[in-house]
Amino acid sequence: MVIKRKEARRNKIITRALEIFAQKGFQETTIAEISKASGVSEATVYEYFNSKEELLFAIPEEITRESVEEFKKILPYLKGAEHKVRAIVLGYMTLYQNNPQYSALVLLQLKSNKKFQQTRAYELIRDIARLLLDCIREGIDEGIFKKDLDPYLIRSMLLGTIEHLCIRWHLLGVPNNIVDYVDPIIDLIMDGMRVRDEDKKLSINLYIADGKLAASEMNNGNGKRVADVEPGQ
Amino acid sequence: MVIKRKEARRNKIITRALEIFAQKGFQETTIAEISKASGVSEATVYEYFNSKEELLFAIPEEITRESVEEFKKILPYLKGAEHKVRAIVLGYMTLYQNNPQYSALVLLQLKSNKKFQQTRAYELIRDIARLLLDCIREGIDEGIFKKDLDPYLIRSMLLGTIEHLCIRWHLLGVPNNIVDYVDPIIDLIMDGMRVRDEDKKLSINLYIADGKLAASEMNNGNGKRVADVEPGQ
Amino acid sequence: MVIKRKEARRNKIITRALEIFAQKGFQETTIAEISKASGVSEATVYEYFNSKEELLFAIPEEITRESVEEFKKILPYLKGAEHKVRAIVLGYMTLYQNNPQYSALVLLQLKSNKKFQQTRAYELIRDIARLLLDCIREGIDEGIFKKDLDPYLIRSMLLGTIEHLCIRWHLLGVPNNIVDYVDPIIDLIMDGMRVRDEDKKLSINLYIADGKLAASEMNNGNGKRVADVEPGQ
Amino acid sequence: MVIKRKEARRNKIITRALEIFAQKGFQETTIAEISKASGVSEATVYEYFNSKEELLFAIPEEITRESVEEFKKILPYLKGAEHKVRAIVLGYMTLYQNNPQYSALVLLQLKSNKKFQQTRAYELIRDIARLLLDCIREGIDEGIFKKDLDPYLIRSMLLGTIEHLCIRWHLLGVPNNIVDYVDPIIDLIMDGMRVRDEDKKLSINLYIADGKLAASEMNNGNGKRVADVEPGQ
DNA sequence: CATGAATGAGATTTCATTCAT
DNA sequence: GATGAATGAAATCTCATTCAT
Repeated sequence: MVIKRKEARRNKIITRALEIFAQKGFQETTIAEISKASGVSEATVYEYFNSKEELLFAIPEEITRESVEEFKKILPYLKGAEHKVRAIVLGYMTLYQNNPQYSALVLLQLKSNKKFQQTRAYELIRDIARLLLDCIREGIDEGIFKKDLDPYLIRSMLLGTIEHLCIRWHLLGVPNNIVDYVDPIIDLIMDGMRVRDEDKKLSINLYIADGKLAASEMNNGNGKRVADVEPGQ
Repeated sequence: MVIKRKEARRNKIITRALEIFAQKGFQETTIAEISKASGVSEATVYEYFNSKEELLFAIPEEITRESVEEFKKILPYLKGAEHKVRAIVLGYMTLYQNNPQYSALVLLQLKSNKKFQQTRAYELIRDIARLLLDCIREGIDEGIFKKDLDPYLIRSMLLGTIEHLCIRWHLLGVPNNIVDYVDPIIDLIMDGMRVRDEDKKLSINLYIADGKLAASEMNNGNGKRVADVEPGQ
Repeated sequence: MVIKRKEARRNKIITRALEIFAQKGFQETTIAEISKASGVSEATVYEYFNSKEELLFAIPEEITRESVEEFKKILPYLKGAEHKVRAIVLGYMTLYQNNPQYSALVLLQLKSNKKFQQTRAYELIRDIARLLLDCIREGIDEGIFKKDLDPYLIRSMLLGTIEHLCIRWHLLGVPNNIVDYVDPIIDLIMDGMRVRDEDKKLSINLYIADGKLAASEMNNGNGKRVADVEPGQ
Repeated sequence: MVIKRKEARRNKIITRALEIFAQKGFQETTIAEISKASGVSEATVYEYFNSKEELLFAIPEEITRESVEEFKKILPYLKGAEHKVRAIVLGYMTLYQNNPQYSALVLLQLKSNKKFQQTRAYELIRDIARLLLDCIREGIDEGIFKKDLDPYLIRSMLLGTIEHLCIRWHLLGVPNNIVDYVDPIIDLIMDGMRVRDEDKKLSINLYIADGKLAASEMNNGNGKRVADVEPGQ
């Protein structure tokens, strides 16, 4: 019961701190402000966290941990690297979109902080990134993804895209629904942007001409003989 | 002459400030430090810049402006959206890699600063992003890129990837040469990661069998008749 | 039994507090530190002592009291002011040397604290000083020490010397055995304090008596022939 | 001129700080108090001194330095170790008595502070102590003081006595004139230290010469008539 | 122009101490 | 009787910024 009260208080402080840090930034936020918003004294904040920075770093822990756990629960149910990658991307974006203060804090305040790299919360975030990397590798090993891909690059592309979109959303307000981009991202990463030949309206007619088997390509409306077909060996 | 001296002083301050801000971050850097490194008094720093933040925002201007100008000079010489996109990506990454302090400052200190959005330097960075967007649109219009692509998304993917790689480089030290990634990024964005059918070792034999034109797929060593070929219409 | 437990706890706190205060000084020591070292809660420390300062003042009481009692037991067995003075000096220095934390606390933390003057522990220390003063006076009254000595000054010389040596020991590490100095101190001071023969009101009359040159000492009013004088060689 | 202003300000701060530290002690004194008393802002105090402790340690420097210089000027004019020792003791006590705040600070706040040992001011104080030690040694070497004296002990006795008296004066109010004790101290210590006549190889011969009773002192091997002896009354 | 000097304005942090359980 | 938890109350120290010279 008493433990619950401490826990509740800690959570309250973390919640309020998240709100304020996300809105005003770390430096512009004072402990006085957080303590007042949390209904405790400044000294009490320091009972729970040894420093303002420790408080900052403690904030993303719980949400991130839950997210990692969820990922780990879900992944086994998914078959195929492609589905798994998509699931992680979807999960990531959902996490960011559903917890805007969390994502603002992580992307705008924490990611660029060197000390954050030595944090448990960062370790958890790295766990997710590692899961994603594993899925990419799995796809390569399974022959689903191209053999010569650099899995780190793929991961950077996925995470970079997600983060870029999310930061734009926070700073510019657009797009307002980043989760909508999951499929476009996945599709594009999987298939590329370039229009391919087979995507063109293409048909080949095979016919006997000049006593030979010939193929003509019908494109842009006008057919022309493109090849004589020799029997294969 | 006197103007030159002022200009030189201003540049000195900007140069030193870039070095120190990039290394220690904005908050951890003091005007005293910058003034000492620049060989001027603190008050003199305030002669040139009205506030510490104004100084911060003034730093990336010149480099960014030069970069934009270069892009604008080069692009007309390039034919084809694909080449142009590649050129901008390459230029971006080269800019970041060749000016590590600049990129550390922009990516770690400035991008997450809301006030930075109202800055001339930001406007210049946005110019580059706009060039990239235009090229992507051009490719779509030209039929080189898929019609249903969201050009903003493509741009976010490209920029997000570049920035993610660059931030990893600054914070983790790897990869140590991000420009190497230009072609892998472009190739992947253009073509996708998934292994396609046509990439498989596939050959089709056309032959006359049973008095009909038939096609057999040679795959994995064993041929089997897969279709009878009817004359097209 | 319960009383014993309380007593034991109190002693534990005092012991630990002595150690820490002596090592780090009063201001640098926190109640949290003492309570942890004592295995009790901070609040419990306040059950036994009303304030940090009260705890500080309580520490030297017991040791000092025991020391006073010992002095009082021993002194009656000693005959002669000189022996008594020496005994007290020896006792003092032994007390300080055998209880280094105690002496560090008393000499470095307490002696310069004005409030300490109103303390029972100080009262006890003053008791010892008074014993020493009494012995000095006794010596003067007995005619062992010079009549015109200021007994306070003598005491200050003895105590000042002891404390100076002890403080040097604590701060500089030398001398490492202050008790060795008891006799040098006593000898030197006594040589200065002690009534010498030539200082006594002494006059020698030389005269011819019985046909011999004789000398008579006039002392205490009554002359008596003390020697016949032979021509020297 | 500007230098003078800075110097004056520094002195003002030091003077006020001395007053307040001496009266209330280091811990009980706040920078706010000192700055107000000095007529400057708190920040200005920190312009001159990097920390409260640095200010504390800076206070005794000047007075002590002047005192050392004075000692060094005076000593050469004095002949004989005894006079020199007396001069230093007198100088010491005069310094302490004429600068009560200084002596209160040094004796009650600084002497027991370990960090003070690494201070320039402490170095100066040590200089004086060294001068005293040198004089004592000189006396021993000259045969004025006993050969087997430990000069360090003598010095500790002198300094310990002075300090004890001075501390008593500060804490108890008595004696109110410590300089009065210079001669008693010197006399007493000297009586203990001094090589005495009876310690010298001395014999007095009484004999009849010229029809009178005469005394000759045999010293250093050569006798000479020193007095005619008249019959006493 | 340049700057030495001064400071306003807080912010973080620390602890001794209290009190309800 | 013991303590976990909370906090009141400062105090030190830091800097961006200003201004007179």
